[in-house]
Amino acid sequence: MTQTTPRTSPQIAPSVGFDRHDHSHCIADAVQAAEDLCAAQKLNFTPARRRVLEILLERHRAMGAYDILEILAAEGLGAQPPVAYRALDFLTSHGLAHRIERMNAYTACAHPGEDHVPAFLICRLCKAVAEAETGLEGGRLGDAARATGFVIEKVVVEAEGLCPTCAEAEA
Amino acid sequence: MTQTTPRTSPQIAPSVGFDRHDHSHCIADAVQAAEDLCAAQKLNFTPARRRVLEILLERHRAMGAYDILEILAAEGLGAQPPVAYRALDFLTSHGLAHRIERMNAYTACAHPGEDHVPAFLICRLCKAVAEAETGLEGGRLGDAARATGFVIEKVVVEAEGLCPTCAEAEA
DNA sequence: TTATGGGTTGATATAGTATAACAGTATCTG
DNA sequence: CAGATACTGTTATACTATATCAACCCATAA
Repeated sequence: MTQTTPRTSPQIAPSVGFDRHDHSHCIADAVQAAEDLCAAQKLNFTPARRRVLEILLERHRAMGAYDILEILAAEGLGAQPPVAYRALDFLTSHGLAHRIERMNAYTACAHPGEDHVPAFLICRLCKAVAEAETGLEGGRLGDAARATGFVIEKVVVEAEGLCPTCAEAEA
Repeated sequence: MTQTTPRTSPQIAPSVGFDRHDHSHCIADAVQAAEDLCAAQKLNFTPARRRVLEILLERHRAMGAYDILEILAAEGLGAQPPVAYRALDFLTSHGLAHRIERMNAYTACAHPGEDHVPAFLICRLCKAVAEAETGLEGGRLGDAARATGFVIEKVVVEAEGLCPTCAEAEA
């Protein structure tokens, strides 16, 4: 069985930030930043981990673990699910990538090393994803938690809607 | 094969609101509210849909689709995944239940018919879930979206942490 | 040097979550 | 009655994720 199913993208997603920019060296920058971060924290930035981060940066969109795995397999870096999941676990647990819960997908972090509360804007048509900031949800969520005695450790914020391009096309 | 796997709950989850209350008639109230809402909108509140809502209300916790299915099957209401997923689709799309993305789980809505932006407080130990309010994320997320031209249609907010009970036990 | 241990990788198997597709049934309505 | 619509029953399959165990690498200490 040759697996020809189209696993992703009804339409092709544009860039993550909804803006065009010179993408060529922002990959290199991000990889360098990851490298520095790993060196500083004595983390093992192995080829598989590095390559997965590169893939996320290159595609610059949210990708499923199996999309990534397909690429890794084509490059001879491993063909079994754990290969992808292990690398993604590493990247997400060290703040180099994020998991988008709504999509079961992963994306490179736009602000590695900054210890932030990311919020994602997800286009329901083209699946493009932008990473924004929420400022720690200090507001009503924090109040609600405090009122009940709940201790917040991590917050996920994901908004679904239409990116500028698709919103225009829709109109 | 008799399927004895324990699919859920390392520990048993207490109530959703992290507070004790007379739960006996809040189920009846909620079902009645759902009934009214469906009548008003000419929706078909079928036995399966009603029963799934009741199950969510009775257990008063986030449940996986297969947990629900197990109960439906035991009651002779259907044993195939679509049975549960169809009912859950109906309930979630009409605001009677919510999906908790982080957990691949579902929970009855605490404020049906109010068109709100729910925020969930999820205990990572006992898996209890409380539904709070965010007030539409008017803040930084809205700003970010407006700045980029993104049109928000739906927002998911999920916080993971420790509920009062588990936080205390932890200390 | 060898032993030990921690962390990583390779590989197989399986678990858990969700949907496609199609046939059947009920109900409404023209 | 015919046709449309919506729901249910059922089979099959797709997609997402993890458990497990063996092998390997390499740093460090006996």
